[in-house]
Formats: sequence, C-alpha cells, structure tokens
Amino acid sequence: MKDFIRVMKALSDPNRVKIVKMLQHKTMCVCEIRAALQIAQPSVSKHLKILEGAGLVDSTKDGMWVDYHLTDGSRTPYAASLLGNLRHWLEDEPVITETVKKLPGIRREEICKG
Amino acid sequence: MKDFIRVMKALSDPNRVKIVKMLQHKTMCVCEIRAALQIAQPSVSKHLKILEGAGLVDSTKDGMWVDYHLTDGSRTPYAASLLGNLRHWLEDEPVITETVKKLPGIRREEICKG
DNA sequence: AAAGTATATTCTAATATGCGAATATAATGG
DNA sequence: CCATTATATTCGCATATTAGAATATACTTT
Repeated sequence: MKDFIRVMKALSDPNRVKIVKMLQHKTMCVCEIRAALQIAQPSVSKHLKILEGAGLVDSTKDGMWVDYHLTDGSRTPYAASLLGNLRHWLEDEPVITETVKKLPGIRREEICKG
Repeated sequence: MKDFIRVMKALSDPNRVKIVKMLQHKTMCVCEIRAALQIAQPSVSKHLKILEGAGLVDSTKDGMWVDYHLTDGSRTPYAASLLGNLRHWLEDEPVITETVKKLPGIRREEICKG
C-alpha cells in the first residue's frame, strides 16, 4: 500500500508530471529542469526526491552534475505501469507539448552558471 | 492534465483506495462504508465525492440510501486504466484483505440506524 | 405534517504540501 | 587552499488536505 500511495502522490503534482514527461525525451540535470519549468532550484530537487522515492526516477552523478533519468520501473509494479502509460498519456496536453518544445534549446553548458 | 491529476489525487489516500477495493466486491451505501472503515460519516461522503469527481465511482439513489459503485472508467482513460489495474493490485495487501473480510458481515439493514 | 433515518455540507482544527530564500554540501578549477 | 558552480537541505510561509462535530437536506413512514 505504501508503495502504491507513494507513486500516486508523486504523480499528483503537475510539475512532477512535467518532469516525468521531459525525462522521456532525455536525461536532464537539475538546472536544466529548473530552466524548463521556471521554478526555484530547491523546488526541483525536492520534486526529484519525491519521484525518486516513488521509484519513478533515478540519478547518476556526472562530475558536478547529477543526471536524472526515468527508471525501468523494476522497483514496484505501480511505477512500471504508470511509467508505461505515461509514454502515451498527456502527449497532446498543451502544457506538456509546450514544455517539451523547449527542450532542444536547453543545454546545461549554456543554461547553468546562473 | 486536470483529469489525470484528479485521478492521481483521488487514489493518493489510503481510505479512498480501500473504498475502491471494497466496491470491487459489492455496491455499498455510505453507512456501510462508514462501518467498514470506522471513520466518521462526513469523511466518507467527502471521500466519495472526490472519487466521483475523478470518474472512479458513481452513485445511484435507492430510496433513503445512496448506492455507490465503481464506474466503467469511460470518463477518462486514466480512471479506466487505474480501475483495471486495481482489480489485481493490492489484492494481497493485509490492510485490504482484512477490510474485505469484514464485508459479508456488513449489511445496511443491521449496520445503519446509528 | 411530524418524526426518524441516510446523506451532504459547513465549519474549525490539525496536519501535509509546495514554494522560495538562505544555507549547507560536493565537486571542479585556479 | 580558495573561488566557483551544481545540488541538497533547512526554514518559514501560504495553501491544501483530512478529520470530525455541528448542521442542513432528502427521503420514508406514520
């Protein structure tokens, strides 16, 4: 039950859903996500921690950066199922398509340092 | 997005998940649900309203009683998918099996009037 | 109509959540 | 070691959520 609730709660916030949808396109570091969502860096870190706790995303250290990427959902069937469904769900949602449209223009070398 | 978030939020509360799992077994009125969950009646009504708003449950008036039952999920693909998955998810969860075990002993003719 | 029962709504308190500023930690480069 | 940059954590505030008591509404029965 705890695992299920954690996944539901993690996906109950629009910013976290946007993060998942963005990570479907590419691995991103915190400041790239921050630039895409236009919210404060600590907020991004906290959202990522919640997504990580639910087994939806995972992180890899890359020098100064921390790369966040979707998991394969192996931790819980709930994470696996939702991640699978979210591949096609919300694809036509304006808020999502607009966010995804920004992604090619967001590269850490240019965006960060600020 | 709104519809998706509504379904996730609706299923982010243990009592509401229990309600869904109980309704998989039978249609129930408010006071039956109240007896099964051991929470106040207004709390049950509010949980049901949230589940209804998410397209997960529906209600039918039956004289003095209001029967609540699961929907067919036709309102949103999110409701449909989650209702389908919840048919098998959490089946072995202790909190759920114990709640479901009570159901045969809970009948409105005996439980209500209190 | 009046009384009784089931459900919904309102109100208030306790807790949880989301946000950003300030601060702490970790890694890189001079 | 010191400065810089990326990320994490802490803190305080505003809002949302959940719970139950009190109240309102709807239906049934007499």
